[in-house]
Amino acid sequence: MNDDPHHTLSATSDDRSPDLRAEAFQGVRAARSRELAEDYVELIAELIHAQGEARPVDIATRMGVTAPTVAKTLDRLARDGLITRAKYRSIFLTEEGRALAKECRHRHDIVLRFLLSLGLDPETAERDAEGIEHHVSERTLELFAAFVARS
Amino acid sequence: MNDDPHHTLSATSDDRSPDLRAEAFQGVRAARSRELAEDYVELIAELIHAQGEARPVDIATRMGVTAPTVAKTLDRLARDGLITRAKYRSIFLTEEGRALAKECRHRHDIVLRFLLSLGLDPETAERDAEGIEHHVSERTLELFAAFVARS
DNA sequence: GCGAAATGTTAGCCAAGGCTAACAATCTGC
DNA sequence: GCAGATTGTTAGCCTTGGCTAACATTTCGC
Ligand SMILES: [Mn+2]
Ligand SMILES: [Mn+2]
Ligand SMILES: [Mn+2]
Ligand SMILES: [Mn+2]
Repeated sequence: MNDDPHHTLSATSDDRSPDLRAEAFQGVRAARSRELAEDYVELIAELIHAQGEARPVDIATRMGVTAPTVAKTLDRLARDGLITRAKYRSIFLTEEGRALAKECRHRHDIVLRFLLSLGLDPETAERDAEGIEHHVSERTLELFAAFVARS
Repeated sequence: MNDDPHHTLSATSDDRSPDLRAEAFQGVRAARSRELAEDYVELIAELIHAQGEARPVDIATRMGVTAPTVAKTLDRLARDGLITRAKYRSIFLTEEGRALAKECRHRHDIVLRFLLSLGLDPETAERDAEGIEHHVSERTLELFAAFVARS
């Protein structure tokens, strides 16, 4: 099964042009640069929904980083127009931040449900989804959603 | 379809403990810190196989970064025992680097074939695989492989 | 075998994203 | 309503991974 009788079975070759490959890596780097903001706004939205407010201390606990790290990251998110922030007050999402959070939660959900549909245990599914979600194209997401719906 | 008649349909809740969630994010950060080394050794192995040697200029072209960026990254890989390197000479993998490259190529292949099996077009599959491969657990990889074999 | 082209290195800059130490503000319990 | 606990901020340090500019070495063409 999935034996390839002709040109050696491995999918290893990769005959794409150097430029095409470079574009792929550039895309991955771009996605990586968005990861942190995506996870933060998603978490902030969830905290606001569940606790009524998003406090830095709760973000720090759930992200597994220290409070100063959260503070600096929040400053960058504010600079980038995703949140608003006042000294010693809890965090609010901007319109843009809310839109991003919604999109991210949607992506996270689909990836998670897809992994669960495949038969993965819930804890591993959550862990893998947390990383994979940022690297799934729109087309792939649609295929994942279709698979979940079908199963 | 995928309507959940009881507790509101979203998979959004996420009732995991803060600590468990923190561990997931810490795992993702750890994976992210390995990404670059993985892509480099995989590419170096492939260049050695295809061209007979791995030259910085070819790495730079395919990674889509400048030559000094490659040089600095190669220095870190050498420091970490994955490659050996002499001034103005091409790059060699250490035993450890070769082992990592093999593992990464294997993972890359399975993720790629899985996405293709799902029905994704080859170019998008390559792009997504390049990012996803670093965030797939052993269990998930097995499920992907099983799906490829079954289809 | 020499000059030009290609390749590689070094220095130095920058932003992101981690951390600890020290301090400031707020909140809570009594 | 105050003391102590909790929470938040600031300053400063570090590594990673990008970049450009300048220079060094190697390779190629003839
Ligand atoms: Mn995530
Ligand atoms: Mn997420
Ligand atoms: Mn990759
Ligand atoms: Mn790869």
